[in-house]
Amino acid sequence: MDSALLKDFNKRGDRFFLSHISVDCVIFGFHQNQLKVLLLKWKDGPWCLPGGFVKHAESVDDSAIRILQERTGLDNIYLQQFHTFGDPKREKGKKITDPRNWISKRFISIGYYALVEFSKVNPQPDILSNECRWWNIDKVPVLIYDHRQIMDKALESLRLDLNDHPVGYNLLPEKFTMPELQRLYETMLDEELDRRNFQKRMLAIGILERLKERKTGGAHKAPYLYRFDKRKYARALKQGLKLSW
Amino acid sequence: MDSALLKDFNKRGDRFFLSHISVDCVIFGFHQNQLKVLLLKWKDGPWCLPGGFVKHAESVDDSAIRILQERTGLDNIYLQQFHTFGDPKREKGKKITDPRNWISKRFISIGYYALVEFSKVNPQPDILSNECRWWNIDKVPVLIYDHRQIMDKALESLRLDLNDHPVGYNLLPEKFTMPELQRLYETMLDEELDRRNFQKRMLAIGILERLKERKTGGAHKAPYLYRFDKRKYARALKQGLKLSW
DNA sequence: TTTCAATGTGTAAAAGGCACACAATAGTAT
DNA sequence: ATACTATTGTGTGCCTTTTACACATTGAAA
Repeated sequence: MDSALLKDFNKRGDRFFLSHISVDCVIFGFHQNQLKVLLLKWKDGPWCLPGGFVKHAESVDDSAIRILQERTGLDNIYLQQFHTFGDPKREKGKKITDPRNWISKRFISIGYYALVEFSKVNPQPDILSNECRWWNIDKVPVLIYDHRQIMDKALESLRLDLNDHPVGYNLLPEKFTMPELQRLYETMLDEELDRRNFQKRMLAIGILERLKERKTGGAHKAPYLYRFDKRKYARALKQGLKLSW
Repeated sequence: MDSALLKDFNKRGDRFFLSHISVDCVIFGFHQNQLKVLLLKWKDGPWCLPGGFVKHAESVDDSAIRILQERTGLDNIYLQQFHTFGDPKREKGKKITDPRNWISKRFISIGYYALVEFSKVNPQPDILSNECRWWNIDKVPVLIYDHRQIMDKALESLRLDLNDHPVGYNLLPEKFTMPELQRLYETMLDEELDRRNFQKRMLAIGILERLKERKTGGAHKAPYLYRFDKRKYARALKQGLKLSW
């Protein structure tokens, strides 16, 4: 990227974006029985969450949608605002060349988490980064500023949301097996669940449809494939769920 | 208040406060078996939520604490950030004298709700208001901008928080009766509860202490007084509660 | 003193959560 | 081919929690 352009952005970003406000996204995916987050690596070093700023006439929600689109190529994503981080010391270690610059000012960050289907994502670095990739949730590297706390809070919020939202719908491919769904919940909750009780509970919600196909290729008995019944799913969400994990 | 000072504040508030960012507080109280919110009336008209701005070196949480202190006279309040409102059209109808003024710019509002003990509050209007008083939750007047949505969202969040937090502690006086506690929950949940099952459930949590006194003056059988056992309360919170209303 | 309306306490049925057992089966090793 | 192994599919009973409901008690008012 053009260095002069970047300098101008740092100095006069307020021509396009609101001052003091940023948006950070914690993007969750699920692959090979592992919960993942999408991270960026800045050209000069540390890893961080995908983030961005709010355009003058844009809603904050739309900013998050735009940021997500730019990093993953995906539209129509499950997105939840979960917390706003407003500590004046949150950007500890921030490199400031000129305090008058737009980018050098204090930023308050509005946190969103997203649930995406792993295989559909095409990770794209932004102009400040040279790398964008998935990390296992239990092996994330050291993150810049307070991004680690933001991620932890996102995970905590996700766990709470599990009580009212059958979240798997957004993280799994169209067809999936019951053991896969179970691993997902086990990873999100960080807790082992009983196979048989889990199945009963999920089916009792009444939003899963069992297909006649089975998943082949595994070393053992072939499990059935399931998919979410969109209509029943929408109806269930409307009525509100009580799952309480 | 001095009119010149106000004009300066409107124009150059950025000398003290961050641009584009405000904090709004939904302050809940409970009195005479009714859930209440504290509202302000602007000198030129509409009712609104108590709010304010974030000082340059101040955390957003501290801003909320300060605003609360100024309106209620109370320190050490139960306070929860619940959502950030970032629609560019949220301040619909905003009166703008000069678009270059600090106050005329778009504001994103960070919402907090507070639970306070009604009788301890001494409502104080701010410089823009001439009235500050409690309103019944089911009789709030028309509010400015999106403040009605902010209030509704606060109530929704409060209801969700009821699942992990024995919230009555913050809204009731030191000593209270079981029927009072029940009315509080019924109002917050907007749902009737069985008197006997409610009592069993509350006592089962193990954070209430029954006193030997009874509340007199009522027209019928005198109910026992209870109070929260601070130690057990703190311990219970630490371990996490699962109440699921 | 009687009446009324609200409080204090208990009990049984229903539902939901939890622990666990056994049969079926796709691939693997022999 | 055959036996083996790890995993899936399904069911059963116990225990805890939730829910529904009944009856005795009591302070004030009539």
